[in-house]
Amino acid sequence: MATNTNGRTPPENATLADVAEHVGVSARTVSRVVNNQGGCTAETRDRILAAIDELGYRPNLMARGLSKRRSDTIGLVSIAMLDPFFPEFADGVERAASDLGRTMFLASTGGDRVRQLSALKSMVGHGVEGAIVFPAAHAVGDLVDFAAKEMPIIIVNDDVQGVRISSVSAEIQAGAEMAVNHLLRSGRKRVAALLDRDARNAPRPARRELGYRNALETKGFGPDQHLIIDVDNSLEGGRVGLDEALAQPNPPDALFAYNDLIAIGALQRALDRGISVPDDLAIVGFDDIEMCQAMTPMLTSVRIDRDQLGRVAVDMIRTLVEEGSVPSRRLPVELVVRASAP
Amino acid sequence: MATNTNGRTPPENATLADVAEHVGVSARTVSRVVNNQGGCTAETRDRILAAIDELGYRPNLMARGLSKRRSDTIGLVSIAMLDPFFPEFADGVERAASDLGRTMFLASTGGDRVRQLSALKSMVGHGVEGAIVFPAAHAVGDLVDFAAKEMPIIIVNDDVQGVRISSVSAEIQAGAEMAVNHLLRSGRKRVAALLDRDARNAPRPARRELGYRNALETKGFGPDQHLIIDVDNSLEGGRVGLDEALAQPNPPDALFAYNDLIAIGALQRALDRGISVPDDLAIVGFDDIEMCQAMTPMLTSVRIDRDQLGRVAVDMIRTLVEEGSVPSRRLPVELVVRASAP
DNA sequence: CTGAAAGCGCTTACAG
DNA sequence: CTGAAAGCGCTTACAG
Repeated sequence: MATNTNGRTPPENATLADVAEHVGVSARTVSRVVNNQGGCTAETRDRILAAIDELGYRPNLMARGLSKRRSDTIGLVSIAMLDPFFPEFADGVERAASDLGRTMFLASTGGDRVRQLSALKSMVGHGVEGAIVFPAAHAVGDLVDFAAKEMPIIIVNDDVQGVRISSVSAEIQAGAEMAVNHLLRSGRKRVAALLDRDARNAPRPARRELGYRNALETKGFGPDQHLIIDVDNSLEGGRVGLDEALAQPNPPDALFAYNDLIAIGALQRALDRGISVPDDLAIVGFDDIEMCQAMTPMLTSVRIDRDQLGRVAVDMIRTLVEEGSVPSRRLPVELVVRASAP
Repeated sequence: MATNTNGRTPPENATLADVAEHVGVSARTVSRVVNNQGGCTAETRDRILAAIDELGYRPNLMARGLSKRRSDTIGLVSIAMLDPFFPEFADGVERAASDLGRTMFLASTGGDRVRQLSALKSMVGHGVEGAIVFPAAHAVGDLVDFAAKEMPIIIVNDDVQGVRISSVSAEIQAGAEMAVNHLLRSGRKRVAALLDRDARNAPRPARRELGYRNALETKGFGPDQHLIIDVDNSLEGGRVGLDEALAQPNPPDALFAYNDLIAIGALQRALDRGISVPDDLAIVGFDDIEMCQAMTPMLTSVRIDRDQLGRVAVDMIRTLVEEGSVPSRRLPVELVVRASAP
């Protein structure tokens, strides 16, 4: 805040030129101290700093961005803010960005290609340094275009193969294997998977499905013993999935869910139906959202460090800007064993 | 995307001047059609549009912002993205903003005054049209300053009294009264409130506390029969609060919680301790997050339409920009009765 | 209906 | 260590 010893309100929107004039130096010099570029007497520097404070000078970031062709901002393009995965990830992005002095743009696409495109265009126009994006279905092509000629892009997702964009993700497949192995080792004989319908429709087999199948095969359960149920990515999807699983001729004694939301829906419906969890049915979720610990029984889940994922994404953007390329990264996951699948 | 009939990649970063030259008109005219300002032959217009497409022209929003002194963006400054209240609100803001052709900046302060200040400064620098902010504790003064001389601000919160900034909020106090009345009407004799410690420390008595006390007084329960327990705003806060409530000489048969997170924590701990909900203890939450419906028993809660709240906030920003002032608004809430407090 | 030109507030070679 | 000046890519009175 501007100190204001004489009671006048400070002039609004002082510019670099105003500061320069007030001190009696050129704008060049003021710009130097504002940007900490050194090369300036300590005394000049102090006088400029004092003037900045007195006039309440605050740089016009649009002007700076226009001349630097970059605005010290980064973009985050999500699919759904309501997905429980999102807030912690976004928080990691925001903090990492803010630590670098970057401000964050946020847009949500609902998985729609048109909205994704307009979000990206806007961000390019605003001179973002780079964008972190959860790709909308069937719209990775647009991302490739943007990444090629407009701005650095990091994809959050590892299901996109054969595409020349770096991505940050977690060891989803390994996590799925851990989960299923854990169920098998604890004596379960028939493990069903409740998978997100949309993710399953992706061009490439989703990682969770691969992990599920691998784990089963390794233990001698052939494809005829795999049971995959496609569900909506929601609590209700989990509920419906549970019903569908139990309607099978040979119903499962364990459930591996696409994420915690689905797992919680399934858990709830199981309890409603008087099924004992974990005695009659073990359940494992994915992500490890906080609500896993609010369930009775508490939900076993594969933990993704979403905060860390967000921070890494920002770091990758920076590397991409500085070096022109950056290797994709996959963070480890961790099986958190709780009462729903001990 | 630029159509590209001849196989050449379109030149990167075409400018208004490039388009103008390509068509053989002045930048002024191109600017007109880009901004739909009319006053231009349909034929000229079509040729310009074609050139824009061909050259892949996309306006430089920093340049536009610099000359208009406004960047067609709006800011959202939250306290915590991890608060379950946030995502749905932010989604409402984002959609409403996007419907108006605005892109959204997002910053999170953790309730810290310094971070709030730097978020606001950055947003001013980027020429946001206005900011929607969840005020950090004891930092409303900064908001008043910014609102007075920097940019339109809407506060999300109605606990800030006597301050010349418009706010958007919900009928919190009425909602609290509804909740407590409901408990009383259903025969409960002793209702405790689990309130957020931080909100209670606010300069003004929090709305939920007022509602709680009013409802009790109205039914003849004097202050000596009020039981308020300060807790952290978290699942764990709810758990600790439940224990503390039951440790009272005269333990409650009903709980009114500050929000669903706290209510869920309390519910969980109650079930853990073998207390029957709702038979021995009824519980009512606040906000009505989706997870209320995943509990067993499902949680009764006071619903705030957070999506709507976000949309209204954006609308208020627009009115504030256009008219110079806007009345504060308070949206209605609704008691959603479920099994935890039938 | 359209153009020439100034201006928005910075940064940045280029000089000195 | 510091300055004069061009340039970033738009918008917008002002003319015609």
